[in-house]
Amino acid sequence: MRKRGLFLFKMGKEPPANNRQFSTDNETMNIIDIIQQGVIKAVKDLYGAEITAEQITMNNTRKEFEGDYTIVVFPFVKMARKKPEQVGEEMGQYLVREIVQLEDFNVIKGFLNLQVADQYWLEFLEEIYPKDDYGQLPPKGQKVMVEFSSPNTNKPLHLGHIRNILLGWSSSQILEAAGYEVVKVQVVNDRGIAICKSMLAWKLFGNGATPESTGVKSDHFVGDYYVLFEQKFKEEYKAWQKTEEAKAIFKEKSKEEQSADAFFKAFKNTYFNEYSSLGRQAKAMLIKWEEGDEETVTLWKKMNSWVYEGFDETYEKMGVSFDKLYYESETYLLGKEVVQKGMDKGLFYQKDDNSVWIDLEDAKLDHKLVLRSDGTSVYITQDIGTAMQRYRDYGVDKMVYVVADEQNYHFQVLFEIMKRLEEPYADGLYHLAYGMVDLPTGKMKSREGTVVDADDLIAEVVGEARGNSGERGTLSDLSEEEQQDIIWKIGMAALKFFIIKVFPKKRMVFDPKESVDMQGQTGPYVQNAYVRVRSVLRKGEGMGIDLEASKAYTVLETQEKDLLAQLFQFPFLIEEAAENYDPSTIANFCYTLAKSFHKFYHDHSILNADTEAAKAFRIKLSTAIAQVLKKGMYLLGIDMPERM
RNA sequence: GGUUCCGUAGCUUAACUGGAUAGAGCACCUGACUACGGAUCAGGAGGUUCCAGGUUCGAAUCCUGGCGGAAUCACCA
Repeated sequence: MRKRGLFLFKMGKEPPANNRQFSTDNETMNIIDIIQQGVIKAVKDLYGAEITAEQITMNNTRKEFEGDYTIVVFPFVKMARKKPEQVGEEMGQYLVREIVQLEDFNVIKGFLNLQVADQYWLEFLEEIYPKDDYGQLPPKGQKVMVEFSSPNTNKPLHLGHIRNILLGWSSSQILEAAGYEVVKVQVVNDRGIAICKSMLAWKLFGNGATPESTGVKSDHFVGDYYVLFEQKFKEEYKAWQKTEEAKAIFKEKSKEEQSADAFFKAFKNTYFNEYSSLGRQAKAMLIKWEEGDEETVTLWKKMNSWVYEGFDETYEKMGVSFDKLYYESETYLLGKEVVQKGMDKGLFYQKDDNSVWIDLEDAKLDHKLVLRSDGTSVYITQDIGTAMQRYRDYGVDKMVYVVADEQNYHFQVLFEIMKRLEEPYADGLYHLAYGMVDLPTGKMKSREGTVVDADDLIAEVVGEARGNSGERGTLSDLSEEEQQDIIWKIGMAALKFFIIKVFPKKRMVFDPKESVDMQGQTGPYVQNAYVRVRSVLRKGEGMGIDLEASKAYTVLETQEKDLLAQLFQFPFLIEEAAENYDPSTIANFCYTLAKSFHKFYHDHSILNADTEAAKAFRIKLSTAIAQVLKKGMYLLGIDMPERM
């Protein structure tokens, strides 16, 4: 974070000839650094105190005041032993005298508002407007792995997965823009009792049906059998409750005053494991699978391949992809060798029944089992093994796990163990936890049929976009195919933006009605700003405007300055979003920029500006805005249409 | 009960990490192009930032204690 020195102090009153006061290489001398360095020097020269950049509070000046950047002077009043207003006045004079890029200042209470010279902004625009990759940061030479989606293969993707996928994807994009090399992976939970339920139900009740024969999307097809299993199991359980055996058990095991309903609700798992015919069969299937029984494995492969086919389709619709898939069926035995390593180091200890544990009490994390008494690994052991496997595969510096916040404890434990094992990437582990998605009607529950299916939701928003577009009729001269493409982009923008704009950690309420909104703080609103620019530029091309004329434009409108200051912020925001793993920052930035542009567009004419210079300048400004909007939305996984 | 996260307008949310009069969108009311695209713009109304203390020039933000919600504390994954 420390900045190099070398900032431009005034030699004479005129700026240096051919002044390139900043460049885009690593040694960028940006206005924020310049001012900060200036403040440090001012405090030293004026008050003889040494301060660091961290002690300076510098904000964008609020709209209601004159200026671009504001220094809060309160921290310096003690050093100066003067009144805040006086300190502000002195520092303002000093800074404007010493820094060529500042042209004026004012002081209000303890706030020093600095005005950056228009010349600086004009040069900044000259620099960025031809570059369509503005915002891309130089390579950091570090590799980061992002794990997201991680579905089970017994049912289709739902709204919860959508939030996960969007967060994972946009974080990946942002990390890449921040200069990391990114590896996108998902863990596929393709084994276990759940998938056996689907398999069993298909075997018992499927009569050889296939997705092809029924025309059902293949992951939904498999999911339907999972639901069917639960249904049949429920029926079986209900019938059993009337048997003598059940009555005897109720008599023997129920607590005083406990109703039969309450008892049997609590007894469900035991029933599944010990009494149920379906339960027994499902468990037998799991054991057969683990033994590698050919028939079972073949069926497993077939059903999984159906699910993958369906997932791929959904992923493609969402515009996401992965570099590598880790299958749980291949990793669930991993991690056992680690246990030996941990025992040797004295990290793990063994109980009399042969189970292996780690004591994390000094990290307030209690004791944790890492190996069952039968010697098999548990969830956390797999994750330890998988992390090591990934390091062997890619040699990454950081790993990000995009997983719902219900697993916070799990990852705390995992990371603590990795640290104690002294894995080289242990400090680069991060759990990107996000809150569950609720519906206005309450929590989503698959068993109660209140989940929002991913494919249904996508179809709904795109349908909404289609209706909207039809009413406007702005696309009627395009081919059917082009129209569909644009409508798709609009619908997906609405959905994606609606979810990403919310801070990840916050539990969110998802109102399907609001998610299809296309007005106000939405994806389509941002797209519209972009489309407006494109439309203006198309029109402008035929007008023979000489872009060189912008050199004669020397006095900026307030709104123009404000827009440039926002563009200036973009790379810093990317860095910040990458550091915090927070894509919502970028979404809010895009919205604010689009809003400012809409207002500018409304208040000032671009192609009919008073002078040729203004026209040229505003075309360049608009071009730069469009590029940043496009790049910003690209980081969120949102495509921009050229028209809408 | 322990730990972690969250609490801001009726609803969905922001606030540059402690700064100025807490900023938007939706919904509600009113207005704006014979002009570069009205998926836009402007105005109105809507707030004890869950409560109480504390820290200081200054608190939605930090600390303490409550209240409310969520998650987790399995030889499940």
